[in-house]
Amino acid sequence: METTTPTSERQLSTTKRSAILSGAMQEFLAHGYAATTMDRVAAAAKVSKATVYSHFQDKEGLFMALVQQLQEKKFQAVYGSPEGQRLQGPPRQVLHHLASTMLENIIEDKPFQAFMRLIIGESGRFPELARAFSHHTPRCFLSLLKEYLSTQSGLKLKDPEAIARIFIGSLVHYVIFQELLYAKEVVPFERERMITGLVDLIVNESV
Amino acid sequence: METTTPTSERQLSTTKRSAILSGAMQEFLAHGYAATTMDRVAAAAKVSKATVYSHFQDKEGLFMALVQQLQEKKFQAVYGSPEGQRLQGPPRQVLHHLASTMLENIIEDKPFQAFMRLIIGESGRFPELARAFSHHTPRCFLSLLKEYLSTQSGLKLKDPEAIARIFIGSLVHYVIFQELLYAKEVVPFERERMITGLVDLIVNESV
DNA sequence: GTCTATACCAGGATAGAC
DNA sequence: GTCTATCCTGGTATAGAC
Repeated sequence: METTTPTSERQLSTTKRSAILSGAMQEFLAHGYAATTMDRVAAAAKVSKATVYSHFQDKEGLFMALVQQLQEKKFQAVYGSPEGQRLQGPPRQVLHHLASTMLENIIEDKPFQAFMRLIIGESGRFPELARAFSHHTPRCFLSLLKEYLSTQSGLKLKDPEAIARIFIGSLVHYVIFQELLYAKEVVPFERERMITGLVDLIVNESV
Repeated sequence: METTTPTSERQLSTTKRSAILSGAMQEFLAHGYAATTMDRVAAAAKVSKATVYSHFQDKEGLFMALVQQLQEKKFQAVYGSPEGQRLQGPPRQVLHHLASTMLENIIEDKPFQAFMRLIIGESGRFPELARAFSHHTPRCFLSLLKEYLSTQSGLKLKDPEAIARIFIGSLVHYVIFQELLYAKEVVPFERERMITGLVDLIVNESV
């Protein structure tokens, strides 16, 4: 029975589906969940509203599908990157480079910032999405760094995982405040100074 | 001309106004900006909708007034607290106590967490509110800590302000992830371990 | 599966009596 | 200043033709 379905139909269908998801991304990232209308999603996807509802159960289902897709994309983007393998080298360089890359990556990526706004803003109403986010997204960075720090016995770190969390946390907080909350316009703090301070604190050679 | 206004009228007016703000707080913190309806605000304040509109120009105006009020309240709550004065004593105790107090304060205060969700979530659509938040809220903690660290020459800190930002940032990030994004349910990390790791990192006596 | 057209409801904001 | 009643717009979701 399924053999009667021509390939063209299936392709058309998945094409529309991804068009809808693309339009949904645009709208949800720009206006948030509640302020996004299915009309505008349909318009952005150049599809009729009914088509949207034939692919997704309702607004909530579309939203969840979109967020899941964004998470997967970001996840594999990070995993596939040159950073995704393993860290090696002297601590000062490795940490400095990691911090620079992380900040650069996130600060340059405005859609991802909008995504962070969305996830945090809707975390009260969509706890499952928040849980999925906090489960996947920072995980790889964290374990990568934790593993590296554990091998650097020269640093004499009592609790490498705690240090890894402080490292990532400081940087993510820096992005949230300086970028998402516009602190860079009102209480500026140079990026390089933050990175250097952080690296110096961990690689404490007392030089 | 204003002398003809009896005190009772004025009092009634300000009473209603604060009732409206209280209802608005309940609704906006629970549902976010877009999903909050003026009907429910009026109902929560036990006032008619028209009364709400007689005190505030529109939904946006009410929202801004509410956020301003919340900021002022939190600001003076922190300033009036016993911590608000000055830090003194040995670094290990002072830092540990400060971190404990900060975390306890925020983690216990669910409305404030909802407020953080709201500010971050709406920062794209209400940049002025985000700017005001990042200008006021973490300011006192930051300068307090920065000043303290500057006096502790025994710690040999190259850049006390950077360290202060790392300190606050790690803790705020801890709250955002563990609490707001429910990481505590999926990737738990004990509060005390975080604090100890942070203090040990800064007070590096190599013991 | 996809479109057009529409049912149905709710939200923001206001008019007018008191 | 405050209420009741209402206007109008725009939202989600679906019915029915193709």
